[in-house]
Amino acid sequence: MLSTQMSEVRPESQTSALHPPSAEAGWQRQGKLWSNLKELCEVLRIPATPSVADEELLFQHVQFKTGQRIHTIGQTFDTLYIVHSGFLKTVLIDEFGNEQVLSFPMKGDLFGVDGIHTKRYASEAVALSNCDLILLPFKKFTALGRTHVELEHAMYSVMSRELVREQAMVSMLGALSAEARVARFLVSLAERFAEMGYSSKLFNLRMTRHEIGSYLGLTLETVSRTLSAFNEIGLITVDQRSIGIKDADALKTLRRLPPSSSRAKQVAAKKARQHAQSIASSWTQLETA
Amino acid sequence: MLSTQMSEVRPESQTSALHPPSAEAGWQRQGKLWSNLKELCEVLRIPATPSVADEELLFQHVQFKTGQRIHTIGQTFDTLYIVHSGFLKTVLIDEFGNEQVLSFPMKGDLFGVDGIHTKRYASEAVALSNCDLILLPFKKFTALGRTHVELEHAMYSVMSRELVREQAMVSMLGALSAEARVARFLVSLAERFAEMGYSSKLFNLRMTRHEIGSYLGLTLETVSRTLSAFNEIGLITVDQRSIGIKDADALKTLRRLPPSSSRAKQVAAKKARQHAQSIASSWTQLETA
DNA sequence: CGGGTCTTTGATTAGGTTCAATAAGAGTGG
DNA sequence: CCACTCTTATTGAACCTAATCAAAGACCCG
Repeated sequence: MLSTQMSEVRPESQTSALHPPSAEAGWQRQGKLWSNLKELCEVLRIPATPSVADEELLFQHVQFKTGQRIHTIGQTFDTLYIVHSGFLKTVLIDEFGNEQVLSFPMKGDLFGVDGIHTKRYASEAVALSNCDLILLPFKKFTALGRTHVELEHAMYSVMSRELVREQAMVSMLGALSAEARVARFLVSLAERFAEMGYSSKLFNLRMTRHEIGSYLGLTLETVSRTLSAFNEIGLITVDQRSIGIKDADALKTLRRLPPSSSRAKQVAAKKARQHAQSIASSWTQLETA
Repeated sequence: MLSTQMSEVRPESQTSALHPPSAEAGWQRQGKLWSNLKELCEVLRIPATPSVADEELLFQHVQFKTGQRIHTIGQTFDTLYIVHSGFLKTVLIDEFGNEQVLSFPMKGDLFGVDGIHTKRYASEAVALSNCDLILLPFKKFTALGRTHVELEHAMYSVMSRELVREQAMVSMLGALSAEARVARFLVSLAERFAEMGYSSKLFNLRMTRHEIGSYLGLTLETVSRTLSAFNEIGLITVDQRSIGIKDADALKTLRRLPPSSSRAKQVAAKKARQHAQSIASSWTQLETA
């Protein structure tokens, strides 16, 4: 059985590269320190035009360990972050300390954008696994748009992408049932894993049920129950944080839990009610008899 | 009583306030046709630096009448819109035609940003009243950042602002009760009206209960009931679309409906239940007697 | 091992949805 | 100007989904 905390073959999780996928072993110690513009474009999935072959322009990396905070709410903003590897969460903290998860940035994602407007970060970012981030000072970011005009559009595009993502989120929270939210969450995770070259059929969640629930506007119990229900009807397999996707199509289109497990519950509930009624009615019948 | 459709003293709604429709006809013709950069900055609430006193650079206006669509989902993106006057909604349409309201742009708001990423609008914008919009072709937008470097930051800032707003929305949908959502919606509307120079204490909603509900992730019935409840306990006055704010502070901090009306409901419900039970128990008593 | 965190599952309840009926406007056309 | 229709708003009642409260099991780390 895989370890729960950071399974799969994550580069940072081993020193000797015994395991297949990426040979980026010994991450912690020999983490990449600088990227050039071409690499930056690559990780952001931006088409790199010829002129970006600018070997002079370098971007610093920085490593964070699981649990470390990258930035806090209210902290002075001056740099954007791009995830090179690892998993994070961004959260809002309400007046009385409750976390509201906003996103789970992973490879290729940009975060920190919410700091531009007020010059202070509006959210907090925390590493859910060991992470390798590329620092992109905002000054450098804007300068980039000016000096490499083909990139300017890309800058705006990346920000627009974030906005569209938030819109989709709002739409989901506003309109979908708990089951549909969890289903879509799994699907989108699977897609992200696929993009990153991992299996989209079998992966480990990096976040707790509580964090998922917060992200989806649900309680951790509802998340847990929903996963169990999906498991029962064969859409997925669940074992703690290890998730196996069995029927991606069904998950994609699911709006409310079809039959089966939910039906069973309903039936059970109905039976219970009928049972109670039958007792009552037996009385009334006795009474009226 | 105020007219429902576009109350308050809206500049465009009067040439001669005789006939509502023909007055609009007047409005159409005398709408402002061009703004310079300084005016643009003003409406966007961006500090206008000296160098923007560029009288050559002009931005076209365009008028839309109530109900008209500004852009559709999938339509090729090439221009951003800034609201000079009027009220709109932006919506997402799901696989089976249900609208999900994303925002209610009004004076000073920028929309269309979601089109940058894919080169197609991700949402649809509809005029809820007669509107005067400033067209901001995306090319011009980016050029602006290059030629007026002090403005570049403003460009990013405005986009960041949109993102922060969406985040707040997600947070609200994920964490707050129906009452709290409606309360905050009213407060934020009031603040917007104040910014625009209207009364923040008495205003008319430009959107239907259905649209509000969609925006807040609630049904129209819940919105209506909640407004009625706020009215009952004296937080607001409601008459159709006319809203009077009586206790803004209470609305701001409200998390769940305190006592009073909700208590009354609970009591009523409890009574009903007890009534039913008393019938049942009378039977059982008869039975057991 | 033992304490702490995370997860699962059950029982109950509350908040919101759904269904339904009524009322109030706004717009249309005779 | 009034009847007619269509949309929007209000309100009630029943139902249902997801939250809450609670308890036990799994796993993790020192």
